[in-house]
Amino acid sequence: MEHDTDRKDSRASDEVVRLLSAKIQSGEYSDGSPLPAERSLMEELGISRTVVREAVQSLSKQGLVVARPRHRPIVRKPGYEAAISALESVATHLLDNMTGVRNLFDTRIMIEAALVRQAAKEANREDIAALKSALEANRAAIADSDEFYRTDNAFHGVLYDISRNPVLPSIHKAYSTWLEPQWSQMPRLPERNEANYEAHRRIFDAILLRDPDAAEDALREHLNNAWKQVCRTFDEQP
Amino acid sequence: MEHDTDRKDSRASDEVVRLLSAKIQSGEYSDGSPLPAERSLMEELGISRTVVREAVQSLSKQGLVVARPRHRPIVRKPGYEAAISALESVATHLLDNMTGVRNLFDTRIMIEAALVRQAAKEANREDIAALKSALEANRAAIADSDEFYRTDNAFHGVLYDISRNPVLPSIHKAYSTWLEPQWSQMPRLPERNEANYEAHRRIFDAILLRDPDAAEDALREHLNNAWKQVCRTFDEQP
DNA sequence: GATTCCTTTTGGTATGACCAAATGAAATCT
DNA sequence: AGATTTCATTTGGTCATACCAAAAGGAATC
Repeated sequence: MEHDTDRKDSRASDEVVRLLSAKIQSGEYSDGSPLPAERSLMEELGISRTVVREAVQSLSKQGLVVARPRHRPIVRKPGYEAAISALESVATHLLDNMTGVRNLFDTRIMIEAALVRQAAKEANREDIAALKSALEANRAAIADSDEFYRTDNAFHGVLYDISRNPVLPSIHKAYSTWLEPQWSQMPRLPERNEANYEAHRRIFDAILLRDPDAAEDALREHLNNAWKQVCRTFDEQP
Repeated sequence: MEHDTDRKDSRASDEVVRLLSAKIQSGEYSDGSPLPAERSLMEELGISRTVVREAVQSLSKQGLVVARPRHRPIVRKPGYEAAISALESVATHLLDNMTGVRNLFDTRIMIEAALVRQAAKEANREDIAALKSALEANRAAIADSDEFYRTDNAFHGVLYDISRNPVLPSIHKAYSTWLEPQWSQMPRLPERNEANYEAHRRIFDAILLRDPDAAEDALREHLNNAWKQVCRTFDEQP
């Protein structure tokens, strides 16, 4: 008879990973500074370089360190952004087809719809001020498509910030990063900028009027239009 | 003068990763079957075992293969669940304190609120039927707390399924997995089950009545209550 | 003070070896 | 014959060593 699952399995690197990530969180390895040299760790921990390298690679995939090819791994405290970066490699596979992108974009619509509803119901003066400021920056950049892209993104970012949940800004960054390839191939037309700015203004107005339904509608129309533009760019039927 | 970014950086394993993931996606390495032995790949590709192992580890972290410690890596086609599993290690770090859990739980409330709104607006007969069936299973399990937990989770899962966006069920699984530790330590009382079932019923009724606002309210109250229970369990002020 | 040049350090890769667990086939038992 | 045990082989995990090219750091130079 077999003992169904042998939980004795273990990789030596796992323990090293745990040890190192503990030292990172405790601040013993301060954020931004390089990890000790592989040979040092090897000696210090009494293990082979193989295991050290394996552990470092794990940490890298977990986003706890950034490991540029021939450089020392740089420590990066675990944050929600680190979590997102851990997803990057997988996301690449899921976004190589249009339906994958669409699925991700749909979640974005859903989340931002929820965000604007929440903003319409709970935004305080500072939130409104930040939103207004972002909107005006967006307006001022209508003529400059690159700058408009930035301010557009920033405007949406404010919506995520309003939630005051640190997870959400990270998600926004992820959306920006992963959907950027689609956006960057689109033609930048001032008239499009104008339309997008108007959409942002409608969203802002609805939030100002404390009207969640109107805010959600405006947001959905805005993002659906954006999706149509993407489809047109890639010759796909909307 | 520097050439800003030297794009010459590369790890030999990266190319191997690309090659192998291509063979996986093309089906040359069929789903569920083991990857060739390291020594085979080494010879076949004319590289050292070091690089092969490094590549395999990358594939593993990307969720393209599942590599149990002393077994052959098993090919697994990339899905959204693979993406979630990539987050697991980082999530652990973020969930070791109560605020981390709360932040995650808040996103859950937000997403499920959006889901029930959507369900109230767009659910079709089959969705309603699935929801009703899940609700009845939940009701039948009020006396059995373990079974109730399962059916409770399943009921919420249906909400994610209704979106018909394959990303969301994966997110549900992630929530279930990551928040399970909190739940499992809570006392299981039939009276609590009863109350939770009633909450589910209210949500269902609101969806049936096509009333997004009522559905959202019911959902929020339900999850906020759940959170209070968690807080009480862990002696934290709500 | 900035630049160039050189030495050392360090990460990336290749080899070869050994062990314990996993695998698969042969031998054995029922 | 079919299931079980036994044993030889394969294979992943780890270690040790070596070499190279790039990075890092410091010394000599402009």
